[in-house]
Amino acid sequence: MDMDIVFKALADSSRRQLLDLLYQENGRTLGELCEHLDMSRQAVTKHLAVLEEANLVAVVWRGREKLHYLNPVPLQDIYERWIGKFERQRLHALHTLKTRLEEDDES
Amino acid sequence: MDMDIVFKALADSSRRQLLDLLYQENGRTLGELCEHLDMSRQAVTKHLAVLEEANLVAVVWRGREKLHYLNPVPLQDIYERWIGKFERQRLHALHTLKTRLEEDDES
DNA sequence: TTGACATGCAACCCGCAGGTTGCATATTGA
DNA sequence: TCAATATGCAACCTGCGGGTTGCATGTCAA
Repeated sequence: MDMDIVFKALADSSRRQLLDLLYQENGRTLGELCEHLDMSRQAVTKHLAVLEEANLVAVVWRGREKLHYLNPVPLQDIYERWIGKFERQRLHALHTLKTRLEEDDES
Repeated sequence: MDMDIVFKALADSSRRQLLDLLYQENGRTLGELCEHLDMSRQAVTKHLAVLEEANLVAVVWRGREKLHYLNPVPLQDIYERWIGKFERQRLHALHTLKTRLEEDDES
């Protein structure tokens, strides 16, 4: 799985805002999403294309309308394969620190 | 807290590789880190500056050597304030789905 | 003291991301 | 059938990210 496109997709605050909008209300249309961003419709389209590429957003056509749905699975992947690793390291460090302190306490 | 610089810092694969290197062995010097990347020392310096800016890496000088230490706290922040939110949504969706299926099962 | 070593600083180059504008296409509803 | 609506496509502009090179600075060791 290519984490890079997901990280790149998340790097832009407008795209994170789009994900947030879909989090608040899923299945929004392009026009609806545009109302919340201060840029042209085409710019929003490009951002959504990046999110689709990263598999963070899925699209369903209803007539002439394009409905956008949030897919949080890649976020889960990033956590499991990336953030979680460092997190476990941190917890281990905290545990080590705690143990050290207790040892110091005893001496 | 400014999540944006952290996301931006994570968006580059070379920088993620640097974090990985520090994860494997903390407190590495600039020269040591350079040995693992296929680019000039100055390029690595710039990447490390971005990571410092995002507070993902802390630096300690020892004589003429610059030691780099990993700080996973911003990663934890990103998870808690960002990924976790969507994750809870997903779990909730799964739970709803499960309940629906069980209801269908009963009918 | 001096040369080698580790790093910093600054200028520069270039591709591409993020934005725009203009026009085309397809669906809807009166 | 036709005008309004929702979106796509393509060309273009511009700033900046990621890289380079050249030289300066500070520290160590003989």
